[in-house]
Amino acid sequence: MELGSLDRSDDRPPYRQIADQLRAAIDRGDLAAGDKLPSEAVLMGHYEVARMTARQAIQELRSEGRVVAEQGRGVFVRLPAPVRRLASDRFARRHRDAGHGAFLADAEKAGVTPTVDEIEVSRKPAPDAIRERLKVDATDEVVVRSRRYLAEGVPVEMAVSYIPADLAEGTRIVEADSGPGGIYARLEEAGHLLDRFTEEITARMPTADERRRLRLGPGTPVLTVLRTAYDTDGRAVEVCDTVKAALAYVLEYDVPAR
Amino acid sequence: MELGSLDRSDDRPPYRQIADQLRAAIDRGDLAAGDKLPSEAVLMGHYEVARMTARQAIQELRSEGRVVAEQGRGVFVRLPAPVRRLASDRFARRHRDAGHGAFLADAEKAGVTPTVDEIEVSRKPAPDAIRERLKVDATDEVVVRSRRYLAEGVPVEMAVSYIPADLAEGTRIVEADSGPGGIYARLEEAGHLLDRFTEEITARMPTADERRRLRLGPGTPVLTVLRTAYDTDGRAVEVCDTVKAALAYVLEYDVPAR
DNA sequence: TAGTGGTCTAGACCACTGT
DNA sequence: CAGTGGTCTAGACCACTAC
Repeated sequence: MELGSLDRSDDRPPYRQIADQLRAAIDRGDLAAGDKLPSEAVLMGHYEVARMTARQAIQELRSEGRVVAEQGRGVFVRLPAPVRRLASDRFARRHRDAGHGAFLADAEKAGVTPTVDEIEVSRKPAPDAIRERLKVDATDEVVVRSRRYLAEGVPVEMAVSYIPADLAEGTRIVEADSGPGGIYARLEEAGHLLDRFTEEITARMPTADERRRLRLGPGTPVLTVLRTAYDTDGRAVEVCDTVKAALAYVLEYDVPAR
Repeated sequence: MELGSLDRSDDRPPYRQIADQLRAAIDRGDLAAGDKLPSEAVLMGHYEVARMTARQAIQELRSEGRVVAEQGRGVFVRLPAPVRRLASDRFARRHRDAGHGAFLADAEKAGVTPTVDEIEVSRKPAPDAIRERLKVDATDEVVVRSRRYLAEGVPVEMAVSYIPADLAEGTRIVEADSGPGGIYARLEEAGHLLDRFTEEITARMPTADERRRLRLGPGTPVLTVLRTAYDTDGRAVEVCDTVKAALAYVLEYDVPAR
């Protein structure tokens, strides 16, 4: 590939000029997804800069999430992640009836092998944000179900569900395997017919723990979805806090114009 | 604040240990939002490392978006951004009737001063992603309306609307000021009563241009919303591509359980 | 003026990858 | 083994901020 040259009279520092040139090469398609960038040694020689300057240019692109460094191999233009489109009706009852939770149903429809691991069930007081939404008191305990979802063995999402203890007791919700159709199926069996959900979407950079458990590289944000489920009496029966690898998802919603 | 010490037998490199200790101090609340981190000189002295090692630790936190560096002043724990909650009914007709576009109505309700600038209107062939959604041919032109939204003078969102040329012609949609109620009011006046929208949500790191125009620091992702508006005949009459500073928004959706 | 972060140099040793 | 990126040192000069 063609590299430009440094302009010492440019107000941008050298590392920025190099980063800009590499970024432009990617945008032009001169460097395609999966292509290897010029090595640090090549950049040092071509631009006549010290190694740290070449590294800093590459660091820019890494923290923008545009390239991925692999030790001993090189730096590569990031490959587009396989994207999962999540429709807003993914928790509709008709999907549940088939005996699958939303993630499993979705993944199988898309032809990828879904896995769930790191399942943990506990009982504890609810955090503030959950208390507000479930309308429970500070003294009330909730059942907390935590798990991680993988597609083709790649972790893509972590989820924590909070269910008021009085609703979960005596059902398989408190067991590691919540049974066919998942939590929502159990709640409906217990007489809490689901009426609607609200979802609150945000995006941010991941915490250290999220980076590790979702195997996220630098420069990759997460999407969070905080879903509250209401039964036909208008009672909030579950809050589910999910953290997804942002590059692996598109969320779709259908909104009436009234 | 209390700093720990390095463990040379730890498998994590020194810069990582320092970053982890600073991150933990923030999580503990030992360093609160707005607080100044120990300077590079202090970190060098305390941990007995070279300057680049101290800098690398801070660089970690910067690219995670947890701290912000200000030349000549120091490095500070990022302040929480003022968050705008966007309800899924924000484009409902009843909000439009008041004579305001969604952004203006929203901002005024929240008590912040809204501004719109960088308004550009042009006519060109539609990009592929837009063509698919508007169901127009490659040869058809669309009217492209581009603008930037600011809250209290701070840029928070950029938006580009695409309207089939035959719908926009002869209306104020092709003028810089599209008039009271915005594009949607003009479309409904022209007989295209809006029925529903679909919104497709993604998150990613910003491009160089987006970083500049939204004044985004390192470690701050963007939320994108691709909204398609359908009239009561089921025809797609507009696609709006928005890029928002992710930390400034929560998107809310209401979903029926069917 | 002193303190801060921003940029750069010229080396060094290490761990990992592929041949 | 050579080539690659990962980490680190010990300096240097600069631009900006606050006093």
